[in-house]
Amino acid sequence: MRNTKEIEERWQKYWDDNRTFCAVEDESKKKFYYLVEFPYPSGAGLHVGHVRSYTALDVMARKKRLCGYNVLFPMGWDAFGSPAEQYAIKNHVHPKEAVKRNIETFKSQIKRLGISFDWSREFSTTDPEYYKWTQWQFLKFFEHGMAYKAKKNINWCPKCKTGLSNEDSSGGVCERCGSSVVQKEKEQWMLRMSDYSEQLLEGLDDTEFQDRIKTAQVNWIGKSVGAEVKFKLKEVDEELVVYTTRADTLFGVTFMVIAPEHPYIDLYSGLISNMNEVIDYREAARRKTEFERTQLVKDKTGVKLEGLTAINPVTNVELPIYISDYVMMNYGTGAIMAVPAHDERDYDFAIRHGIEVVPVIEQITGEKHDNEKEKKSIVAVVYDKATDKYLTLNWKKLGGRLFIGGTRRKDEDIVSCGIREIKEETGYTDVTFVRKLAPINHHYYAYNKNQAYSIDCDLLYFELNSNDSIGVNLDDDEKDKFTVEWVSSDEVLNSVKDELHRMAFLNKDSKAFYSGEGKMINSEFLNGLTDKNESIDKMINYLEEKNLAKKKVNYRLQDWVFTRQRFWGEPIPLIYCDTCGWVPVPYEDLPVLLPDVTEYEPTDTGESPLAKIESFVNCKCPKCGRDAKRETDTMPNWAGSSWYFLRYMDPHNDKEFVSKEKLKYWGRVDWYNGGMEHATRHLLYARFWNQFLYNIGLVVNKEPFKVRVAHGMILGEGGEKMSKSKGNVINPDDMVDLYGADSLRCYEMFIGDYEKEASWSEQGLNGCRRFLDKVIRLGEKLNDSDQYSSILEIDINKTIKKVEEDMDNLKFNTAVSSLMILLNKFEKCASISRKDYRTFLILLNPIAPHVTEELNDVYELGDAICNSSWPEVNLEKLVEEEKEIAVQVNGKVRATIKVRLDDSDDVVTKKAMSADNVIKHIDGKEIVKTILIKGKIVNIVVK
RNA sequence: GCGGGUAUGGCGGAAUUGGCAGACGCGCUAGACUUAGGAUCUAGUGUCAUUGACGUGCAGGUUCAACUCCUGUUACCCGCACCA
Repeated sequence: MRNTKEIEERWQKYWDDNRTFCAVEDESKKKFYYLVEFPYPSGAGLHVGHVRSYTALDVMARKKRLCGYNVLFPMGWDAFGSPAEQYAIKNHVHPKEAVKRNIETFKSQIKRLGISFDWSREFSTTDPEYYKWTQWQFLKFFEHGMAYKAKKNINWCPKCKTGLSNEDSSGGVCERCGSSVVQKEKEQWMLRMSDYSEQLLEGLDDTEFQDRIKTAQVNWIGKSVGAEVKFKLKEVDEELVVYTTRADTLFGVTFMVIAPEHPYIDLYSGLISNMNEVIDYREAARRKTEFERTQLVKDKTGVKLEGLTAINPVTNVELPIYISDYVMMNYGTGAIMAVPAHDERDYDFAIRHGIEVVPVIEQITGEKHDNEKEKKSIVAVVYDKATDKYLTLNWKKLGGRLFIGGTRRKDEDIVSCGIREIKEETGYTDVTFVRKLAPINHHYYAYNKNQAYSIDCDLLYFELNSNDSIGVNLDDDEKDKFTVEWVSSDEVLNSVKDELHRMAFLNKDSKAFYSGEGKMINSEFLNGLTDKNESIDKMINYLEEKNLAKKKVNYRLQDWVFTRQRFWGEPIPLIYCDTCGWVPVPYEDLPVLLPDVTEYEPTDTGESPLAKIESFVNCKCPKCGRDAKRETDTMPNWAGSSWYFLRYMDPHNDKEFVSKEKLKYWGRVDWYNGGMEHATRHLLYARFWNQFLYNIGLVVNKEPFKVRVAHGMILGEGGEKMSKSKGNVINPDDMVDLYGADSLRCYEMFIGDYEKEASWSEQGLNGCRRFLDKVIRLGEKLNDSDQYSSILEIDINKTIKKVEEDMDNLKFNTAVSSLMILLNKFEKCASISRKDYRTFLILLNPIAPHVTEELNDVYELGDAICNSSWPEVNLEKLVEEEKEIAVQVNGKVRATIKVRLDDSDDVVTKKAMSADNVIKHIDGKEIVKTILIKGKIVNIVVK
């Protein structure tokens, strides 16, 4: 027997020499396209996480081939991007050199694992033959009006003088140098991805993505259904249009907020008397870093526009207008109607700026009854700072401990009502009103009065100033029913049981806004409604009739910022001519190549380093022939990866990006695996790109991917993320050297649920090596038979079925486990047949391809496994004649019995009743019933 | 805050979808074979106590039967984050 290394090299060479995994279009065979995200070939080399996902897809691909499919399983490189650029600037080489080296490393590492990629289709996104077509497709976007230029803020590091992606500037700090990131405005090419929002949403129905991935996409697209409502301005004949999903709260609007960038500010600057203040605020907001805008969200700053007032369309009440950076110009209309009683952000802003809070929805509590009497009432909590106690009434058996409560008189003010009730019931006169909580619609039944009530109740909070008291002043018959008691907070929690009163206490420190559903109040024609959607519809219909609103759908999804100010990306194939404007580079002149220079320092202006390379920039206008300049920005990393799956179908085509015939044969990707971190951006970009190509007739499927699954991360031994700084990074090469590629593959499949993260354990890896060693030793006990051993036949058939199902359903861990179980059974036999062994080796082959081919070859069991087929399950051999089932008494297992397949229910019951331990537990008791689930369990219920 | 996920022995993880919880592997214990063992083989291994009881984050519920279904709750992880 050769050693592991020799075995691996031998079979890797065999597969290469025989082009075993090269996919050839073949109409007679059913195709299957497996795709795993191609890596960014970083200098760090392959990670054990790559091994996990590549092996998983390899297992499925190898198995599918054994099942007779024509499998396309390609690999390539996503090699544009800043690490290569940084490296190149530092070492004064062209990034393509660094990329070339890294690819070589990655490729040799992957090849050592024996992954069955079709290397004949390999390419890199940085190959001019590839990015020529990326540029070609960009021009299609441009031609169809899908690309446009717009001013956009970018994350800018003033020290590195470079634009940063959001990932490289997380926390508001430059990933590389640690200085604060600022926003810099820059003209950028944009792709109209938001036009595709609805199509991208609907297209998901035509996919079988994992639910968590679908959900991520749905949330990212962020569809919201609402309405645009017009608010007239008082000072000019103009309207302020806002977007809202809560038209039902329109009666609760107490102010308006517009984004600092809102055009009305400049448009009506003549009317705004505090324009200086407004401009200062706007500038401050602009200077805020991404970090400040997203992290310091609590602080609702803003400035009132003096001299500009809006009118509430349903109440005609005048509303102040503020500017604040909590309203974004790029969503909705850049203006909102603020309803502080029902929105936390509006509430925070209102409190900070002393604006009125008008509740229009009451939370509903208690239990509804028929024939309810309606009342307005209050509950007042009085707190004494001096003693740290709360004022309560102890109603004893009549209602337990409560706070002060009472009915509000007609036209009586809420706070006055509270003060009056406190005085009447407890005698205290010197109290200060502190705050009002969100009102409640409470339902209850008063047994003493035999009456059901629905009360609109305001919850009030007072503080006691002094013990001034006029004494309790009540009728004699009320007087003795309760006693006035001051109690501690703990005592309140212990003894105040009434839902409403308890709520008044528990919520006393929380914000007085309510964003849930409830009963409409203060809203004229909506009053009394309790269904949110009904209220919204009624309001929108009312406004639509008066032409004051229209239904509107909004999406969170934004257009795609398609330019980067970098050297190492696909040049954007456009030329600017003073006469003709933006002119596309003619198709026959593609690709626009990156210049072969090794020096390109970043610019001070935020332009791409390409801007300093004159030979690149200066050119002639393709239209008029005059002097012109090239666009110097390059495409983002996401560009090349947005269509690479199409190129694999026809990677060497120099006439088209992919031919129609190849597209028709390979169709779409049947199974796409990638990280959860790409479940939104990459996956959405690629779907958008493909949908666009479909809409202009260049591809045949609207949705590019059928199934999408995501693997879990591999963590370090301690359960933390692997990282250089923690020093817990495992190099796959070392593991292959120490344990062999098959052991590593087997271990990574066995490590746990494929979709969940898992911690690395070298002992676990060693366990898989032991398993493979046992498989090898099994060869020593072969007999001459070419049939399954009769005592193993059922187990073998069960295992075929199990492994088959598991491999198709990403359950690699249990597939390995069931093979281990079968091996344990083999080991208990004195000898095993050649067929037993060969079947086992084929089942194990997708996971451990080298050693299984070798054993199959050494013992001359048959054709090379890669040229063989998957064993068939003999369904008849799956059914066991005799089975052990459990017998329970009152749900507790007391015995197991052996039952035969043809035993009748009576026979089984009898067997169950006669088991020793069962007799012990049912003896002398009455048998209530017996539950018998065929082939599974018997449960005897006794009393 | 919103969305998604997870919780099972000393550890990684199983459980045919409501039917014997802890498969399989690691680790550990004892023994065998060995000059030797970080090799291999055999036996054992959820917890507690003597027949038995308890046990799937926590508290309830449904059921003959719950890791699995329902209600509530806690902790942790991930994604998005002022989206009106």
